[in-house]
Amino acid sequence: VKVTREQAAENRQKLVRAAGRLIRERGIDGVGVAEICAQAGLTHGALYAQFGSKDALVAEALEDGLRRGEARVADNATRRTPTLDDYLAYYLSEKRRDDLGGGCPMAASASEIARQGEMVSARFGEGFESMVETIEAVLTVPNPQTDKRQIAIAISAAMIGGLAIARGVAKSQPSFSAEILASVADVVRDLGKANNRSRAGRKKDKPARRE
Amino acid sequence: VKVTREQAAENRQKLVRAAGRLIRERGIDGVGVAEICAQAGLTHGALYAQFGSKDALVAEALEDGLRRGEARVADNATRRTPTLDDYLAYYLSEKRRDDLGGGCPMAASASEIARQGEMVSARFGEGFESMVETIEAVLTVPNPQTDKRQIAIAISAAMIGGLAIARGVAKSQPSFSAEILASVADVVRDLGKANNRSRAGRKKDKPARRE
DNA sequence: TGTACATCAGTGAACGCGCGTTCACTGATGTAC
DNA sequence: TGTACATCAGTGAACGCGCGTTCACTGATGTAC
Repeated sequence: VKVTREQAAENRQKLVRAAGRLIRERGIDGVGVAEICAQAGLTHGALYAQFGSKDALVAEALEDGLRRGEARVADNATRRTPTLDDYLAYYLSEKRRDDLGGGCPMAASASEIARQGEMVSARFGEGFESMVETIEAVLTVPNPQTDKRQIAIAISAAMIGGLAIARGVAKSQPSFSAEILASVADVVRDLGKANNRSRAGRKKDKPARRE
Repeated sequence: VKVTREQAAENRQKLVRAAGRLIRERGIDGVGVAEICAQAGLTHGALYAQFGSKDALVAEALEDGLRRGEARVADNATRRTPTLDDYLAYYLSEKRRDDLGGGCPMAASASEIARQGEMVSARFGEGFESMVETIEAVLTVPNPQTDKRQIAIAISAAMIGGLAIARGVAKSQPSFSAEILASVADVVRDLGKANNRSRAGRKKDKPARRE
């Protein structure tokens, strides 16, 4: 049953979106081609006509998720230039932590990428590089000699790691999970504004810990 | 074929060790009970006699991996008190990054934990709490008012996230991977020593970037 | 514009395979006497 | 210390099921004339 070129392109996109969402929710190994295709309203044969293999679909779904994430960040701040605080409030919120299917593909799959092929690894690397550049651009460290790129890499790692860990403990220790989100955001915020004043003495926003 | 109590305990440990290694290498969903049991030199029936389910074995393997990781850290510094630098050099090294099976269970499985049951989530939470306390104990921030726990959480998140990400890009962009390890270590080292001197102006140890 | 037909996106049955788990059974261990 | 036997760790066949992928086929699309 041949379909129009537009319909074919639409079907391809449906597959990519369904794959992205399901992979973020259940992991690359945790979701099968049958379910992805069913959610896209197609049979599995369509997947092989479009992508040739599950691996290729995974790589494209990862790329699409990253691209959409960037677009979402850009949209959220059309009126003014977004700040590091904006990113932190958005990325490290409890709402976002609990929305596995809608979130950042890197936080959702970080530890699974090392076991995938080079195609997936490459898309992941491009996504991380893009995040680092975005973070680097909003750092307000005063001295131009400061290595903003290094700081942006560490901040990105802390954000991705923090979100993944907060998700991991959410089921058993919800308030510890909230403490992790708040602590990472707080320390990163400070790191992004690193200046001549001492960090010492700061004690704002400490989340309560009651487990 | 009943075996001695010691033999049974030894077999149990073999299963836990094999499960831990294989899970770190290939992911929780990426390894089956048949392979775990084969590596332990047993049949899959033995697994169910000992643990009742794969999930219970996964939780115990996670716990064992974390306990062994802590013991290893303690052993590495019998002569003197380990410093944050010791941990960073150990945790964020390329050698360690490339040893998937032997490394930290949290970095190996961070993003998979959110999809597991409460038993696994709880073990993961305890492991992270333990890491945070270990890091907090070696922070040398001078002012006692500084919230060391918050910093320790952010540092732990950056270490785990950084290692997972460095592993993810290693296959496609090896020098970017090395840059990530070095950058996280560098920024975290500085953060652990946060004092009244400005961060600005620092520019040591920047790894070359050639992709 | 109308007709003929090659293209190819998508269908659905089938492939071999490994998954996690169950279960009747085995037979050495370790206890009770 | 010697004997009888209940225990139970481990075996191996079997369970239903879903996995990723292949492949002969369909039939509307879109092109060539």
